[in-house]
Amino acid sequence: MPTRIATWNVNSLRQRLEHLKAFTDSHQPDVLCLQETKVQDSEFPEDDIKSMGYETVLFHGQKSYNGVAILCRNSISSSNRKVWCDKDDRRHLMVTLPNGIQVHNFYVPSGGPVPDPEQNDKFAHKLSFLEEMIAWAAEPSIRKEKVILVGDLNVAPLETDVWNHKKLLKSVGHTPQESGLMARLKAAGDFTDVGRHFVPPEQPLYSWWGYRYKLSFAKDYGWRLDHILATEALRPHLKHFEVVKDTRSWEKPSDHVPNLVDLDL
DNA sequence: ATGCCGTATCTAATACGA
Repeated sequence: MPTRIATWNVNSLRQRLEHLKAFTDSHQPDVLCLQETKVQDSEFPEDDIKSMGYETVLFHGQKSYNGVAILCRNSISSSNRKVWCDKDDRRHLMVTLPNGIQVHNFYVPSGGPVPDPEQNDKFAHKLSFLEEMIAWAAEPSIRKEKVILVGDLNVAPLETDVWNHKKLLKSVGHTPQESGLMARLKAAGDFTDVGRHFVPPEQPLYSWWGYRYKLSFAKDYGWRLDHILATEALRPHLKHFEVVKDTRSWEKPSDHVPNLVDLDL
């Protein structure tokens, strides 16, 4: 039996419980990493999630913004979290599975509207966050181990990761500066970009369609902001990858859709 | 025209997303 690991920015967990139930029933991930849970830990709907078949439910959230969770079908060996950019803003959580795989769940800052760190503190924060991830990924305890990094990284690095490359080059999430940081992250951890391992870069691949323009999904004006990266030790074990695009057509959807990978371990 | 929405919060107007 392969191990199935999925990631989904749900844009409010409590608003998306029905969708979560439908997705877990249909796709049966063994490990599901969530971002933008937007719920403080004391309000986390732990019983609802356990009734979906998840024995181990870890969460690290706050009121209104950010927040991450990891749902595991079975037991785990350990879990941890790390503070990034000296901010206690609930953007990371990790578990070590009994088979030794580390699963790291990230919600990278979106970066605000203007791609200039001098004018926009949120963009400066995003750049610092990605720099910290690069330094972390280069540590032997990550690079040399069996590590899966997933989450909403808020960068669409390749030309075919956005619906209009030329038009969006100066938009936060697709600037050359951010794409360069993603390339450095990949190199630092010796990571395989799992999405692009299975879907060649010639082919458009998206995981997010904005709410603001009502026809964004109908017209396929998408971005690939959600990612799965796997270290070299796991590369031979990658068996299947999927973007579960149909969740975006459900009633009152998240603006992001799930990505999942199967590993034969 | 991703300027047009969705979610959360001190339930009213604002912050935030990317």
